[in-house]
Amino acid sequence: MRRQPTVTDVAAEAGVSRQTVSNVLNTPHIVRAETRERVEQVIARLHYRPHASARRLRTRQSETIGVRLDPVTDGISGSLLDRFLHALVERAARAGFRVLLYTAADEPAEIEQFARLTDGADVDAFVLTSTHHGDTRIDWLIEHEVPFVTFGRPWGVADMTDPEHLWVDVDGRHGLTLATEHVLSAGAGRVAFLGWPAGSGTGDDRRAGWRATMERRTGLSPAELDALDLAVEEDPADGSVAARLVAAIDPAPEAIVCASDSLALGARLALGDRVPIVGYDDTPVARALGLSSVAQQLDEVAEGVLDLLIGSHGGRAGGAEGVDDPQHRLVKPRLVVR
Amino acid sequence: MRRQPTVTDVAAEAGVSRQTVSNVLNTPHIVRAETRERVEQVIARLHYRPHASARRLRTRQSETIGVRLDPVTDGISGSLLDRFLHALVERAARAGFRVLLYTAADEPAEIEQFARLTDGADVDAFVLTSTHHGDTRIDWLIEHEVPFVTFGRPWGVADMTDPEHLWVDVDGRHGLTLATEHVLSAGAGRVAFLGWPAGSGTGDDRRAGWRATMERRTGLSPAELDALDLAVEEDPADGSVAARLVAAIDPAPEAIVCASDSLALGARLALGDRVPIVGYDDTPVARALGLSSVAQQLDEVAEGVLDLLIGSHGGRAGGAEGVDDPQHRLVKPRLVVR
DNA sequence: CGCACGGCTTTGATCGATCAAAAGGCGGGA
DNA sequence: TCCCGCCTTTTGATCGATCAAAGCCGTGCG
Repeated sequence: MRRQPTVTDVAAEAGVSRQTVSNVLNTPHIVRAETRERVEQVIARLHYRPHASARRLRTRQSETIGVRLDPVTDGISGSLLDRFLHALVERAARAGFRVLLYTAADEPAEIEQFARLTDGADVDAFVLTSTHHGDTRIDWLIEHEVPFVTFGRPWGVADMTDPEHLWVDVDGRHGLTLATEHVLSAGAGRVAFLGWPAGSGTGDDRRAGWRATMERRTGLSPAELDALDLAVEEDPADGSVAARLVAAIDPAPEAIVCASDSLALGARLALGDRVPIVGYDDTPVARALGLSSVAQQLDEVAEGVLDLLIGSHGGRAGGAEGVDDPQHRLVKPRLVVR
Repeated sequence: MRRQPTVTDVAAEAGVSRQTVSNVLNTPHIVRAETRERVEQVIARLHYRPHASARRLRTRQSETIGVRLDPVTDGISGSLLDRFLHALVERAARAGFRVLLYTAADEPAEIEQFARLTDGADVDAFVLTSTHHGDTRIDWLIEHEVPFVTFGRPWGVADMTDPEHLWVDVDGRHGLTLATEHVLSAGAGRVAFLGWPAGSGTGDDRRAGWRATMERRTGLSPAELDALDLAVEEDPADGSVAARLVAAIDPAPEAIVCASDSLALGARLALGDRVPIVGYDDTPVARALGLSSVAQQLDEVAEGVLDLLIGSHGGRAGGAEGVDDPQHRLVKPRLVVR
């Protein structure tokens, strides 16, 4: 493996100084056009590429984003993070950023990772994927002034609009509105909801989408809606049990919308295709079973995450123009009909 | 954010030189015990952590492994890579290695990434996950002396034992032997195989496991085995079609073993639980449907990959002792019975 | 008594880039 | 003519660590 050329080699070859080569790469506008072209040609000819570690040592920036890879969940939505990651890596690369993975068993361990990765200048920002109420990781990051963006809203009241906490999320409420509207338009009058127990921000948000749509479109009473609203744990087996309960309701609901594809799978296995079922997440399973499902637009989420991160951190742009709230993004999902 | 302490700070505080601090971290055995302890205490007290970029600049090693994140496949096995990645990141962390992701649309683009990542000393080894016959990436890596390990055997004849090409793979043949033995012991006499068209190394390997077991245990004629051997594309819909063909065979097979969970899912949807079906990969779908499936031991694969990589690259250990073939590892999968 | 040796520690240079500040060249105004 | 200021380029120092080689000190041996 031959020695890589350095700025000094390029400078000598082009008859300029090291700094000029550096300027051509980093601040081309201050270099005279003629000089710049000459240097660029030499760079191309020698296949020069700056040594990332040397640059990082000097600039104290790594242009690398840390993402935690969760232990694989047993749920069928396991590949969601995978899809998000892919989109993120791709977009990050376009902006000149790299993505570094890490794992951690629990929050203290993850905070230890934050410390390790930032001290060593391995990473200069983090993307957190599963946030929850009273997340200590967020406090640590804010306190240590480490840039970060979360995929997922903080569900605490005050946190939601905290300008120090940048977040991107998918509008689950809108997703269930779409799902519910869809089955209603297809002729269903009584649509049941299969979701998780109250208390999770995400679950409640999705439930609210179904409920508001039903109120608006059908005028069913609160008591009637309560009867159509089932809450079980995130598991296909529980979904099956709940689906059989739904089918036993009199008069029987004509469709079921679910908070996840796991639940939809359970419902589908219990009821077959007698009742239209809509899932959430558009996982490969939904695709394989031919179930309609609400698809999160992970590309857009990844784009939003990077906008916020680079805006806040690189000081460039400061978030896209024309956006009301430059610290937060709510992405609208779409319904995949099958 | 307060300035991080450096070796110089630690050295001054402990009353030793920079180099001694460095030695305590990198070659502790050459430092006198008393001195070492004193330095270690100062390190702990100041929360000193070496600056990774500075070290990399000097040592020309990044202790970082590059892994390509594939565009998400529509198959249900999508989360396989995810699981492997998780295991890899975890094991790598234990050995002091980081995992950096990248994407690439095609082989030339990936080779371009190799060049970029190695020139900048971002990465000093790669793990390739989907290799194929005549893979140009491998040639490039060997030619440029960049360490790498593939998850997946090279199926070319000469390549397989090439000492420059380190690989780890799962013994698919053994996996199908287990699956076939299992249904045979459970009483089935005629077991059909649902696999992919001949020509893919992986697919043929799995088929061979089924066929050899059937020959040994049932003594069916080659022609009879041919009749039980179906090849279709990797898609649940195709699996369903094939499963119906299987059911129409006279006399009807009493069980089906598949080359993937996708095919098993298709078979299950077509046939219900009348016929025992065994899948491959132990994906969440198999779990949700209650299908038995062959589970690749991704932890062991990740461990093998790191052994080979660190052995070859760091010069430490050079592969575990007592292993016949220090350049290659074949991991035995296990059957998850449901 | 002197010197070689081994164990441990220190010194000075270096990795490849960027920062901060100085220097050179040129045109315009006093 | 001289000086100022602007535009462009160069110079020297620096980021934080490790490498290579030298230095120190007590032992052992001729």
